[in-house]
Amino acid sequence: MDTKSLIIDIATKLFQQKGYKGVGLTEIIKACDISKGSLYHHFPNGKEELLIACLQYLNEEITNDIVDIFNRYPTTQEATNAMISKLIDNFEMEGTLIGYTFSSMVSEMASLSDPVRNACAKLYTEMQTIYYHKLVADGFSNDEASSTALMVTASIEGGMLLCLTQKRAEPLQVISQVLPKILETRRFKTSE
Amino acid sequence: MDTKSLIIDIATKLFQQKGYKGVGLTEIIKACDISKGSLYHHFPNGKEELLIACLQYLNEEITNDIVDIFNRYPTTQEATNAMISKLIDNFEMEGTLIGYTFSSMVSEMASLSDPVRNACAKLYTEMQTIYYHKLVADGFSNDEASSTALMVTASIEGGMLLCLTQKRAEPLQVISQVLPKILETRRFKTSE
DNA sequence: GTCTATAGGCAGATAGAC
DNA sequence: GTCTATCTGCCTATAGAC
Repeated sequence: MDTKSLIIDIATKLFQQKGYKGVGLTEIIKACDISKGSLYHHFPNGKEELLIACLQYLNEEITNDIVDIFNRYPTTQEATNAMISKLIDNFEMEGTLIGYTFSSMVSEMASLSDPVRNACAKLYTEMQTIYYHKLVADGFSNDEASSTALMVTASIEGGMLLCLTQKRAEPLQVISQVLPKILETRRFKTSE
Repeated sequence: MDTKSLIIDIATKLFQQKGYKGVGLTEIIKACDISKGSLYHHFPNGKEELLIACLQYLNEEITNDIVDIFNRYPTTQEATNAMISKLIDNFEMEGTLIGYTFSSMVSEMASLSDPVRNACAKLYTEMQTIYYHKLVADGFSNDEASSTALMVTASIEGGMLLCLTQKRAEPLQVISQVLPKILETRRFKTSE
């Protein structure tokens, strides 16, 4: 792996765990085992440029991952269940929620930097778009699919915050159980 | 208002807007028009002690406010609607979501400080308890009330993050429209 | 492309006068 | 209880050798 990719990979995890301001460049270069000069060679505009690169990288990682899961399950309900299960497994193994969250970057930087805010907005939008298409395929109207996709995104993001405060995966498990109430297709199923 | 209350009041707003690491002590004392020595007289253990005091203050403010709203409306559905409306009004007037959110403190500090994490956890728990009791009064079973209260908390918290990234109040409006799907009393329960 | 060395500023925190 | 002055250390960022 080339140095630039290595920096992005490690910095992304650190930013997710500790937030943007919570991670210093010194910590990043130590974790990468490189020098400060090397970092600034790849990101001449400094830390914020690195953060945006991380958010773009995260965007691809997350959307690829979700698309992959959504292709493997017939309905949105089953797909979101599988997705949350994966999040929980990750949380219980790693101890941190480095999966699909970037809430620390949002809440810290949204009011301070428009480029960062826009990168975060784009990521949320792409996640919702995936949910949206699956919901339309499930038989939802466009309006209902759109609002439901937003609700899924918000509740999972909020659920991650609850998991972080409690150091337990239970909140996400509960959300996984409640989500079917809004994901149930509003038409009669042909089987059963 | 005494100096200590003034510091807590102003620091709380700043922490909510910019996050814990995003606000310096210098910024706080300038906004309060006091000196650093005065701040350290009231909070001898420094910034983290101040943050926890802010979270406790926020706890009282938020729970009082929510209890007040919940007493004025007959059902959970109407009460949450009114609560979200108030959040949105605040957001559109002030430009920032300093209402019931402290997500920046959670996501920044949860992995770094247990006292802070616990203060945040307590706040979330108290909010959910208010929802829980109202839902039980609505006729929900204890289990359903508990999981629904968690879902309401998570979706509103996540909705605020979406509002912050988009600089628009629409996400919270949509959530307000979708929430009835899980808040409808199941008194005309359909067999599954 | 990677390194070392360092600049310049601001962070949180402290000491002691009044 | 509030002030000014100051300390130490970390922060981002830069310069220039190899």
